[in-house]
Amino acid sequence: MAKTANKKELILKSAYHVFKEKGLEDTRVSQIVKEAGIAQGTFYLYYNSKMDVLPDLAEQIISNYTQYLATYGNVKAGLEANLRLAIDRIFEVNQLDRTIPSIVYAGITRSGDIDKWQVIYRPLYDLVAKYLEFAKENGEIREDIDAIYFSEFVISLIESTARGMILFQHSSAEVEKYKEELLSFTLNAVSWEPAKVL
Amino acid sequence: MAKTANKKELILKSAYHVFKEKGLEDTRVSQIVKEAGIAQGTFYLYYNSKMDVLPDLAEQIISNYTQYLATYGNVKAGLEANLRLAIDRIFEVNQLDRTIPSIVYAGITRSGDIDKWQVIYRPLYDLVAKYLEFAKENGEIREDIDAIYFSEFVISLIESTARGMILFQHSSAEVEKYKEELLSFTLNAVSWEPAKVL
Amino acid sequence: MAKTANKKELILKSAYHVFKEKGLEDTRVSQIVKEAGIAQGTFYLYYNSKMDVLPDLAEQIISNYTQYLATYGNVKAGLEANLRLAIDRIFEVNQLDRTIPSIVYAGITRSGDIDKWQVIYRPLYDLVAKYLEFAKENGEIREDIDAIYFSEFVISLIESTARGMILFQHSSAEVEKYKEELLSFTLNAVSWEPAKVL
Amino acid sequence: MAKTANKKELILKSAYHVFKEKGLEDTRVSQIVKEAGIAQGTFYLYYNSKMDVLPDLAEQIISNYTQYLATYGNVKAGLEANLRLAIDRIFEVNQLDRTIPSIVYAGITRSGDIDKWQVIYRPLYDLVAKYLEFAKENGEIREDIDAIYFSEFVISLIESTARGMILFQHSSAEVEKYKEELLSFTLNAVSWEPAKVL
DNA sequence: AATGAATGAGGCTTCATTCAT
DNA sequence: GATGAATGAAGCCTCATTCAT
Repeated sequence: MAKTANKKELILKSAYHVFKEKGLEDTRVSQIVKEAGIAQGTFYLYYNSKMDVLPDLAEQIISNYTQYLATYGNVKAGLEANLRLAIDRIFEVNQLDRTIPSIVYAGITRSGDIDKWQVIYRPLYDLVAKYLEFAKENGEIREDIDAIYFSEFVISLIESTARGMILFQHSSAEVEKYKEELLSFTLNAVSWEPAKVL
Repeated sequence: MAKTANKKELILKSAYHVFKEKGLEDTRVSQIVKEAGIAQGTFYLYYNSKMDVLPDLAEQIISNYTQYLATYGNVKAGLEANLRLAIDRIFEVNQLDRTIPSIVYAGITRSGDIDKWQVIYRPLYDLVAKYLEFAKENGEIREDIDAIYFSEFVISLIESTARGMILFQHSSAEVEKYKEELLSFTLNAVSWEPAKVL
Repeated sequence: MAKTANKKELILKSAYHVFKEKGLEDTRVSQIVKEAGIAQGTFYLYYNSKMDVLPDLAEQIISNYTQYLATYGNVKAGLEANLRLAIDRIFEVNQLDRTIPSIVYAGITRSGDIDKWQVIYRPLYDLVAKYLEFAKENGEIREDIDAIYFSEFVISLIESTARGMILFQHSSAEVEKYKEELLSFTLNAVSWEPAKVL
Repeated sequence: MAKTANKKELILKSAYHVFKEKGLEDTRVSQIVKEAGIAQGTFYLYYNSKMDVLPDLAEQIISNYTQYLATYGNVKAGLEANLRLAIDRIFEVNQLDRTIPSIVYAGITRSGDIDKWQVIYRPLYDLVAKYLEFAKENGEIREDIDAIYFSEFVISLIESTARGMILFQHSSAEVEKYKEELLSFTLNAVSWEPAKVL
């Protein structure tokens, strides 16, 4: 049992590394097993194809966001602070590994079990929703917003914008500008009155 | 020349159909040429690979949005009306063909020429920016927003939310609810004060 | 010992079932052990390969013929009666399981020990030879036939004809007709004068 | 077209050679194409697997029997002479290539199109039936035999006996003895009175 | 004796790509 | 430009077999 978990762990770690190195298409199962130090056949005990690994990888990435925010965020610090944290983290992770958008995107698309994705994103959505709810109670933002929907919008927007930074190869300065504007856009979407960012 | 254009057109039409049918990964050049009624070799006179077709396909999809809005939208009708139009259209197209997000996404990702994508999305961004600018002048929305950035955010958000509708298989009623909340979120991001939607 | 015999019995039963289900080529050791409810490695304690099971299976099939004839046949009932019994039985068994010819054929072909097959078929040949000898003594058939050879011919002919019934998918009525003609052919091969069948 | 036929011909010739050399199981597609001097992929333009070649090979073998008998046989020479010819030929061919029974057997078994086999064997059956009919008219054999059925029995019996010679590894002398007894058995099955063979 | 996770050789098969017509 | 039979590199994936427990 312990050994089994170990093998799967090895595959995931290696697969992530190779995907990052080679990209989704140019990754070979043979490379994954080589780096994992296991036999070719062993791979197929756990996954049916290289693409089959993506959902598990995406799960790690998304839950990592949640864990990060749960660790370094603080609901009492106010919405803006926590949004900054989320934006910084998601942008940072995406900058460090350009294949992350593809992994997450393809991972979601391929997962046969739709509910699985709800489960994966749920904690992250819920965390952001909690920020929103607290801010509502606190009078920081409007009371009439629906935290359930808005939390999804916020995450989606951060992720797609971060992805765009890579696709369109923006410079560091531009990236910072985007982050500010993104924060501004998001805060204003929920504020009582025009939010002053910066 | 006329014949050449015809062949390329046949390839695009067929490729789109096969991608829709089989998905990106399981589409074969042999299937594309078979449906197009042309020879295997002919394909390579126009494209280097099946993935090479994606940028052209994505261009059609995105510019179709622009054309639609240019045709049925009206800057003077106000931001809300035009946003509704954009949301409805993008949601509708995505509902009709579930592979559209993948085509656009993969198209962007694989395009060697990043600038090309700027070119493709530029008209759409500019159109939305124009709506924003007009609304600013009109006093409908705040004057301090940056239309350049916000137009990207708006399009990104609509596209990613529309994609989520498919991935997470929401019901028709849920989809409508999402559209309303999305409109609310977006309008509030730019409004002087809490926007009353619905 | 009892347990060992039990395992081997499980393998044989399961192998027969899977062969019947999947055919010789598409049968996997993994399927056999799965149905037998034993471990993968256990299989190799008794057989070296899936094909190695065939001789044992074929032995069961052929000796089953012998046992059946020994049980329900009666040398004193005359050659014709016993031939009818043999034909009916072999046809019946082949109709019930279409893979029997292949199991027996492949079993013979692959068996490293040729003599083993002589041993397997010997009792059946001898039984038929006994019928022939008795019929000779009885004056039912010619005295100059060689029971050793003719018994082989009779069995071969019944088996190959029964197999043909499956391969060429004859109807029930046709099968009955073949059985009559086969009996006629065989009886005439040994009779003093034209045998009247039916 | 001519080239296509040529490739298929090359595959058949090479496949036959490799099957003869290595046996059915140990034959590799890679060996077939190597000997045929064609590319690996070319094989799959004509057949889906090595086993897929068997029906075509079996067809050649069976029709070769027919052609041989049509060429060297003579209906007027009497049944016995022609039966000797058939027995000699079939035994000879089987002795020269021990995989022939397997090729024919597996070929029949695998052919999806049952009618195809009727077509393949039909000319051979018809030829033997013609011998029988002529012998009937000639008074050489009984009038009441059904040539349609008996011709099948005769061919089946010769083939299965010839196959047994290989399987049970009989000596040359034994083979000759079998041939005589087989002729005797067959002739008696159709004669007016006990046939004197030898 | 029994287990079953792990192995890894190597044949299978695809399918983008070519090029003579 | 158009064709499509032929190519063959190379990655997939199976599955018999092992062996530490």
